[in-house]
Amino acid sequence: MTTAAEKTNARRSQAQRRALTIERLTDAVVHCLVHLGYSGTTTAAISQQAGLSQGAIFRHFDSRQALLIATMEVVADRFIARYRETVGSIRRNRDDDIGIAVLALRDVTRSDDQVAWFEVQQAARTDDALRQAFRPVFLRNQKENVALARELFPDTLAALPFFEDLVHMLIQVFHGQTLDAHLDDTGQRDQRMVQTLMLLAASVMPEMAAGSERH
Amino acid sequence: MTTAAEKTNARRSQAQRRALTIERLTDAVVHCLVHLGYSGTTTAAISQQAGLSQGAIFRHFDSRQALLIATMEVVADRFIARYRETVGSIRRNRDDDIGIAVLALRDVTRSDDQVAWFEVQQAARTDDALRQAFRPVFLRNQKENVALARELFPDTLAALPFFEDLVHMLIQVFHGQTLDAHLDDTGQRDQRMVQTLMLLAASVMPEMAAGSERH
DNA sequence: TAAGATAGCGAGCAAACACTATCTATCTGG
DNA sequence: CCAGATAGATAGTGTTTGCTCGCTATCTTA
Repeated sequence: MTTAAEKTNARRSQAQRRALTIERLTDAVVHCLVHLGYSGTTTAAISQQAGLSQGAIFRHFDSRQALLIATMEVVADRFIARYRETVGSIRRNRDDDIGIAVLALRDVTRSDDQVAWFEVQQAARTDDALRQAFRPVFLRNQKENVALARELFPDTLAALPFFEDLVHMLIQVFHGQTLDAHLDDTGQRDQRMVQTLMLLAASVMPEMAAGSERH
Repeated sequence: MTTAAEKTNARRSQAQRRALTIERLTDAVVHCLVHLGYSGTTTAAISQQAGLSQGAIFRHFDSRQALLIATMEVVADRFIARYRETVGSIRRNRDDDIGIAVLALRDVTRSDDQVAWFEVQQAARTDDALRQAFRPVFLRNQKENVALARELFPDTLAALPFFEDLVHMLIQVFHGQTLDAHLDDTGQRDQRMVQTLMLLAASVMPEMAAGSERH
């Protein structure tokens, strides 16, 4: 019937029931955003995916938009956790390898959470109320992205004055690549993209450091 | 009432009436995609923007999706024209200035046509029928983007083996920047972005550094 | 264990959706 | 100038939208 978690709600405290249901709903929202897109993420689709009735949604959230924003907050929280994880495993394996850092950032950008995130961000461009509610979550995430990157990338790169912009551009490229990949199936564009990026970063880093001091 | 072109349809041949109406509709679609987003681009919004009845849409197009795809084809055609124009004016003013080339590509990426284009591309990710219809238009446009860039950028850069990927990444960055700008209003990120890009390009191609550093 | 609070269901609401049927006005070809 | 074709408006169609409401089941508190 539904693919949602089959955890039963029987014999639970109210607080547990509530938390579990909200978790089911936010998970369902991410799933719908990834597989059906923003306009396909209807209350019907969400509730079906969560294995709940449509009415259940409005017991916990005032509106569909409130559920979307709440989901984005959960997603933003998960980003941090996954970031810490990624940074840890990289630091343990190799040190100061820019290639691994780039790949890690790409993988994070490709996760369901990030895809769902971009769907909402795009919708927020033309939906005033959504944009207003999404902005604080967005700005927080942006800061955390940079903070992660500072840990992830070698200090020589992270020290550059425009490092922050560089990080945002990297994420933008990966997002764009995720979008393009659905329409352009001329294989390996993906791998070439990463190679090109690494080539760029590696061969350019010292010169950029030198060049930036002049500004 | 509506902001559409006020050209009257009176005293026109059927062919002229038809062409004019279709033009009004496609223009209205672009306007709606830019200002209302994909899910806001309904038949009601389109027809109102075009100053026509909803029924008029279906006299010329089998479905809403068919109108969207037809609009994307018109938009793709306009891209070429604008490209040629841009290339011409640049070649006339200054030669081989990588900074101006980057700025030109950014401006094109920011046009209403491109914003509308990205709205459809995003929707196509999760709408199978739309994706199938959009793919050929998308691939054609991708080729033309690269072709333009080959004329726009200095030959030394265009000759690089990964130049094509570089162009796509540039466009992806500009698109991402357009999206982010709506939520992040910490000014000048935009200008810094371009400066950083030019710095990057300059170091990738040392022989051009002298030309671009003058800015 | 009784009484109130909370969770969840499912029928149903008005509005909005893409699309169609019917009608009039205009244009076209003979 | 007149019959057939086309353009566009009007008023619908059934379906889907986000959301409400009344109901039952379960949990909490005393």
